[in-house]
Amino acid sequence: MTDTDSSSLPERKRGSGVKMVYDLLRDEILDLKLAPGSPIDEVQLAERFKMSRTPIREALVRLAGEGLIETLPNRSTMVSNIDFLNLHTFFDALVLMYRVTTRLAAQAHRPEDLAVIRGFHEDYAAALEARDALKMIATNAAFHAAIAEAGRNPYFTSLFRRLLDEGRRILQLYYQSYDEQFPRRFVDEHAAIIAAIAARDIEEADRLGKAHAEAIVAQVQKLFSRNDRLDITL
Amino acid sequence: MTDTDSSSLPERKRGSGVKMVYDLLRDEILDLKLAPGSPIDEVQLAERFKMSRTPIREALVRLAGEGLIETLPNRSTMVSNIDFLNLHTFFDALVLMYRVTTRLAAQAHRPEDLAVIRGFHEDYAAALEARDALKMIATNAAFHAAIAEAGRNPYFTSLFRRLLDEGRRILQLYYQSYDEQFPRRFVDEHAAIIAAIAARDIEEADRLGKAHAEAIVAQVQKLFSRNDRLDITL
DNA sequence: TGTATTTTATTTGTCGACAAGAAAAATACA
DNA sequence: TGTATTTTTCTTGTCGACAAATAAAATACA
Repeated sequence: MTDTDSSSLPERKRGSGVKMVYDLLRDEILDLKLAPGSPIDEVQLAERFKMSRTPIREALVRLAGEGLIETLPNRSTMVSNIDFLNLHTFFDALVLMYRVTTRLAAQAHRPEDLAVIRGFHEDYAAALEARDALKMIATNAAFHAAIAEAGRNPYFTSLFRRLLDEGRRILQLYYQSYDEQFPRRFVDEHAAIIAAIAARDIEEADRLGKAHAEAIVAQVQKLFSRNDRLDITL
Repeated sequence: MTDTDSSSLPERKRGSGVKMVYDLLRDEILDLKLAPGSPIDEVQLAERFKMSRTPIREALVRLAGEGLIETLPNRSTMVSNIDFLNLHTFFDALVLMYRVTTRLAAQAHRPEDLAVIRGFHEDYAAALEARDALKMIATNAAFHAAIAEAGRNPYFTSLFRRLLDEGRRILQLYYQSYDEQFPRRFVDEHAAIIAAIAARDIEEADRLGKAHAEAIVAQVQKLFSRNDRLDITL
């Protein structure tokens, strides 16, 4: 029985319950606090948040819409599994969105966007200094999401956000293996990307975004392919 | 009071209500039977489908998740407006997804995919012969969605589906202006795309997909830019 | 002991009702 | 007549309860 209620305040604003449950569950899923495949119980959540099942259910429907949980009709609902077999489709989409969003940001950004981007850049650097993997992963996603926002294409932004979310779960596995070995390199690459965007150098931004994405993908792929081999030989 | 219930059968399977409402509302929105901006009343829908508000609400939450309706907290919910001011972002995303999905289809398709694609291709040609604009638009979307499915990248497929949906509404406006002038050209282009995919000619598929997308975009943009001018001069 | 069938238990999907919030209407006041 | 305030109406958000569907447990039977 988890005791995570918000300081015994039974008063809650009318529409806020759904968002609260949604946000919290989403973070718990992306931080792997809720393991892929683990069941989600509506009544348990209802008790935990001290509300009826109706708003809980609405939050779950939303999460299902984004693919973060899966619902078997009339049966259980559980945290979505990571589809390791088709990781390449994920990487394909991720690299393309890295490129497109960085490119558009160089083209369409406004001065105030740069401030936001630089803010997350510093948060990321701070998280790296503090060796806080969880925070690194989250701020990295926020950094690239901010770049996408500056590109001002909501279709790309929403797909990219979804990919970055999924990436948070995968990166977590990655850092759990290479524990405490945080590459300083990504900070420098982020800085270079910011510079290209600020200079409105579209081609350079594209190139850097692509290189950055492929570097990350290559590292993660190296890990998983090694794991695959281990799995087979065992 | 609309009388669209399904032949006075009060018996309905347990989980089917939500999907029925979702599918029907979705089609009505995309076919512009429900105009952008028009209000959506939960109780009215509940009466119409003879069910409680709970499953109606779930369907609405899903539609809102896909951006087809918008919900103002504690107030009304309405069909999403078409954002004419930012149509270029839509076109950018559409063209890129046309390219990527056609390219991937040429690369990853299996024989059985081609049968499905050819099926929709014929449906489209038949709809053009019958001068059935609504059916043309729907089968065109289905045709390209089938190509995306053959590419087997769920991230691209889902974004492309969303774009094709939105495109159904825009194309409808397009054909309402150029009424009954259906270009035969698109059928031929579709045939060429199928041939390139079947031949696994990735670069050619990419090229054709791009050209096809840009042709459509150019035509639609011509219409809207003309309308813009009219709006200003009036 | 192993399999088929019934019973129980658990969880989801649906319902009707009620209360909160906001808009519209009605009233008061200058 | 025009503006501010109250009242009413209408829609949404939430609740507790019940029924259907499935899984698990228990029983029957060979």
